[in-house]
Amino acid sequence: MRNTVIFHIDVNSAYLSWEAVYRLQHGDQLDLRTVPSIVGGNQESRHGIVLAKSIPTKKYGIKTGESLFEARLKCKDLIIVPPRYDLYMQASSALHKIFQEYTPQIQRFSVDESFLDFTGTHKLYGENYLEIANVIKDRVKNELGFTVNIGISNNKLLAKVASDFQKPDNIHTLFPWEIKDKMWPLNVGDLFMVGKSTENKLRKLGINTIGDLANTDPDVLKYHLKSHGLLVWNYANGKDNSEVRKSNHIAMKGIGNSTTIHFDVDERATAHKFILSLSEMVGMRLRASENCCKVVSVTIRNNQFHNYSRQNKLSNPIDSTKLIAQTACRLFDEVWRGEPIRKLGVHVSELCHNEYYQVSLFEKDDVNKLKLIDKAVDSIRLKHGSKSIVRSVFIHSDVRPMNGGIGEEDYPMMTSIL
DNA sequence: TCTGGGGTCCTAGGACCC
DNA sequence: TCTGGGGTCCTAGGACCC
Repeated sequence: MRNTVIFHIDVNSAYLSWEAVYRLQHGDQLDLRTVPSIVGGNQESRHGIVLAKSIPTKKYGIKTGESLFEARLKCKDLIIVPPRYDLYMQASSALHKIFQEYTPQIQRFSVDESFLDFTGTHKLYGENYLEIANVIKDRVKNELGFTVNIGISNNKLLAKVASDFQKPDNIHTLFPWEIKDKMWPLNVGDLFMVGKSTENKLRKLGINTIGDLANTDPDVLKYHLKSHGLLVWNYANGKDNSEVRKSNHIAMKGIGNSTTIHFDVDERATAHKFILSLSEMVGMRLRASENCCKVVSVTIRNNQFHNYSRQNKLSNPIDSTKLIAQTACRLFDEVWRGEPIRKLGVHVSELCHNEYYQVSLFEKDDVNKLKLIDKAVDSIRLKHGSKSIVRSVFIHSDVRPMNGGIGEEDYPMMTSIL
């Protein structure tokens, strides 16, 4: 039997730490990590939420994702700094480079979290995994200036739970024989995949700790929570057999782009412009992944914060920006209830490799011509930036020609590294 | 100007077919 | 003349993660 060993490595307060390190390196005296501080979005453009927080911020009850308005009420001396996504990409890449020196089996779970599989490396490193973890942790701290937590176990779930134990700059193990002491006393909401809704349901059943969950009859959980009940029951018992998958082997399931608009849109024509600008990025990423899509969907958030959507399966897979935008606009017209719009999104799914692309004889547009145009535009934008070539409809418009994501400027796309 | 953006997976209901 | 019912596909919405 294989002796599986998994590390889960998590950057402590990632965005905030990276911001703090950058500022220290550029002459700032204050280390943001030592004071109540957060990375926060832009309130003027209605992106004002907490993206990351320092550890001293926690005792004020400020939570990631809440509005800056609320965060300020909780702590009046709070330091708020804007995000710098290009910096975070660089930090993430530098971290990944260090990991690669220790094992090729790495799954980048997000910009600041990775699973490392050390199974079968005992001939290289011996069995002393704590020592390897210490070397990695200290190298990151000394060479890159920020700290990580490392969780060690023999599956991904337990490693991930372990890395969430006391922070920062710590290594924890959570092997099966430690579950009862280290994991079962925790609140059930601390378990991976137990969010707010699941936690509420579990508490109504009298399940308050992970241990309570582990010792509940799985049939009861299945009755109340369907398949998700069995999933979290397995997790509570430390059971997980998912593999560390090298990320570039994971097939992308869908590509989406959405944006909260800095004003409420109440005209169809304006909405269509935003949908086109969102489709530009979706189309470009779809083509870059060498895929076509079979499903296009549009999502609307109105000014009452109600979300609704409409999707369509297409008879022919597409990858052209124009066709994606056309479809999305048609769906928008079918579903929009006429109220002021806060946010719009375009999403494509059911991807298939574009070599299987079949041109319908009945399509109105000359698909091959569209393909050539998209290809030319993509290569110009790749070379000279996203603003180098712009659809004329945007010229005398306050709608940006490419919209959504983090693309305030020409930042690399978040997901392109994953 | 209180409430972002990128994903994955699951479920329920209706249409449709045999 | 009370009444089928399994299977698949499509769509809308929600829960969860970072």
